[in-house]
Amino acid sequence: MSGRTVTIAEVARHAGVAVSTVSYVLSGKRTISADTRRRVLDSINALGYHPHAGARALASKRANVIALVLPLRAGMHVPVLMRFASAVVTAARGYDHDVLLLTADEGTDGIRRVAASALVDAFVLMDVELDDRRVPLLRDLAEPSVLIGFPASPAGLTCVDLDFAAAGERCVAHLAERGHTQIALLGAPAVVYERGTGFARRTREGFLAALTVHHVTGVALPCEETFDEVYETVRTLLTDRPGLSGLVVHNEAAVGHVLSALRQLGKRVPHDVAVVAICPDDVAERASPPLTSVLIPAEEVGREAVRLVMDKLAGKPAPQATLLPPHLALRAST
Amino acid sequence: MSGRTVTIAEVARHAGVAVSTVSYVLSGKRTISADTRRRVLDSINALGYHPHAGARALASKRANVIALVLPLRAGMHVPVLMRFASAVVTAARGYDHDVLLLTADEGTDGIRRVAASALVDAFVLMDVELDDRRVPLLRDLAEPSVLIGFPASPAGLTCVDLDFAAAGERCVAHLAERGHTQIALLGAPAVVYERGTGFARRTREGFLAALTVHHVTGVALPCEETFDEVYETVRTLLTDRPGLSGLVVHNEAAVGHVLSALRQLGKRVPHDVAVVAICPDDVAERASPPLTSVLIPAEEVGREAVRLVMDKLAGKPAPQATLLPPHLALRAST
DNA sequence: AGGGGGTGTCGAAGCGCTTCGATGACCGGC
DNA sequence: GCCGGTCATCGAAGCGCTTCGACACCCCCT
Repeated sequence: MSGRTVTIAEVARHAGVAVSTVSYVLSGKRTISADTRRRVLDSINALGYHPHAGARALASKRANVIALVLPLRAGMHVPVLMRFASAVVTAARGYDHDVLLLTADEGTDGIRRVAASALVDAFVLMDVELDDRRVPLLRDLAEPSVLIGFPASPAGLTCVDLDFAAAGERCVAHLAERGHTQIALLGAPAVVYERGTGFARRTREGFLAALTVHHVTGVALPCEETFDEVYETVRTLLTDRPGLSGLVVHNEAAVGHVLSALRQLGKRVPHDVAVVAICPDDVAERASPPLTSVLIPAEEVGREAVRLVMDKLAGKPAPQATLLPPHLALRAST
Repeated sequence: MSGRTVTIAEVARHAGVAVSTVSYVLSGKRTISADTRRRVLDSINALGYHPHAGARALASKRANVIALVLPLRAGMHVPVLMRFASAVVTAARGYDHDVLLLTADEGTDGIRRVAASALVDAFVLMDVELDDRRVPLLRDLAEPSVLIGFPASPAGLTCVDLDFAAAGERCVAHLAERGHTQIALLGAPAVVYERGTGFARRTREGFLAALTVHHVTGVALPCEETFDEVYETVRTLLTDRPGLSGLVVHNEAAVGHVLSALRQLGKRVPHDVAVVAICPDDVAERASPPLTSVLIPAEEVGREAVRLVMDKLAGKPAPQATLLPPHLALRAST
């Protein structure tokens, strides 16, 4: 265990073949007789051989590593990030790749650095802003990349995300079906809209566009994340619009506060006010009552991003936009 | 930009020196005249040279990459994880290292694999359990490692963590100072204690041990994470112990529910019940009222873990245990 | 004038792997 | 029985870097 590192030459000697033969057994790039392959694989197991990643990268010009660039900026919802990251790592392992973690605060330099030093073969970036400084760089980098989220001009890029516009629309449709005619969207904090974060805006647009289609009236408001502010927003909303009976909440951190506020204002869910959330499943399930929700399919998005980046590495063309359809999970709140 | 990769040989030619001279300029392992150094650095900038990571790893037997092994198991403290991860990446960059992300579900195999393939030089593991299967492996791996959290037998390892026992003690002391004589600890879900997760138990032990020291009575209860269960726990607690006026909450996901429950039971914070939380700062600040809390110093722990692992890589001895002292932040809830 | 000890630089030998061209061995067809 | 064609394997040339020993050169001491 943990003795000095075993090299391909030792495997070759042990199996009585040439070094190149071992290499071809491993890569499958040339035909090898069943008998030789067997012997080589046995030797590999017997010696506990693992190819040296650096040597392999040097000779093959492939590091078998992809970079995952995380935002790590306040305001982005953290548990979701974690699930993305986890999904990306798991998916990458399925393609025999590892994941190098970069934080966005190294900015374009970090990306340039790891690309130039051949540390990674490709990039997956999360939480791209509408006007992101890294986008031009990615566009003319030799290494392929996939973005989770959409910048303002996605031409020449590959982007994946939940279809937030459809999610907003889906929530409206659901409330309309249930007979609600006055509804509201409580979204991200104002600062998030100002920053131009795509998903917040797109949900709002989907929500607003759906109102006329489904013949309901409604407003979209930003929503801060402290209880007092949420309470005030909800109270004002209910006072100003006595007929309001449906709420869409697209703010994970505020979901709990919204429910507390309603409880405190004497409104029963779903009897007086129906609530549908756009948030991860566990948050919706843990709420009381459990919330009907459009889940953010973190695992699915991560997996899809890796699939796309691997396609690009293999030289296959990749679509510019991949929007994953929303799924509405019915629970007790509507 | 993004043209073919520049090699050290091109830099050497451009600067009119030998390849080895460029290498020594970069590593500083031999003295180079100020004049030559200047010319070489100029050439490096002019050509935009970045050393090839694989080649460097192959020749120097150092990948300049450390592995970060994240739990990514449901039920864990997710936002804190993210901050750890971020801190580890940032700290590692300060030592000119990058971070490879591994998930715990690859288990010992993943660790063995990246170690044997020389992809990484060292390991930082998070959320180690009391009886962790990876501990024996780490113990006789040639690559150094640092654990965040403590296993049952940390002999021969290097561990860092917040001093949770002291944190529990600190909360009791604070409530005692404020004149409370009957208090309770609401901790992690029961399953976390059963799994033997160290930090949950250590907090409880610190809490219980401090009770007699500070002449207060108290109980420690596990605490689930749905609103209804939290509500029920809090209600029962207040009914059974009418004199109870102080609460310590060591469960990030339940903090919001506890406050909602108190509000609903007509208890004012801090007037009727004082609450102190052990949780990340942002959670405590966002609560309403903002909570007096012992923060979980994710950044500090991450930074310390990297410092220790770098020391070990440099051959310096590292202490077996590093416990970071808790800091209590006073806010409106006590 | 000659020797000794620093400095600063160079050349070459690997590090462990992939890949390309070459080489045998073996087959069937005439 | 010889030829062309597969099939399986080998040997050697790199990939881009670090590191070690060698070697000028200069300066100071005798």
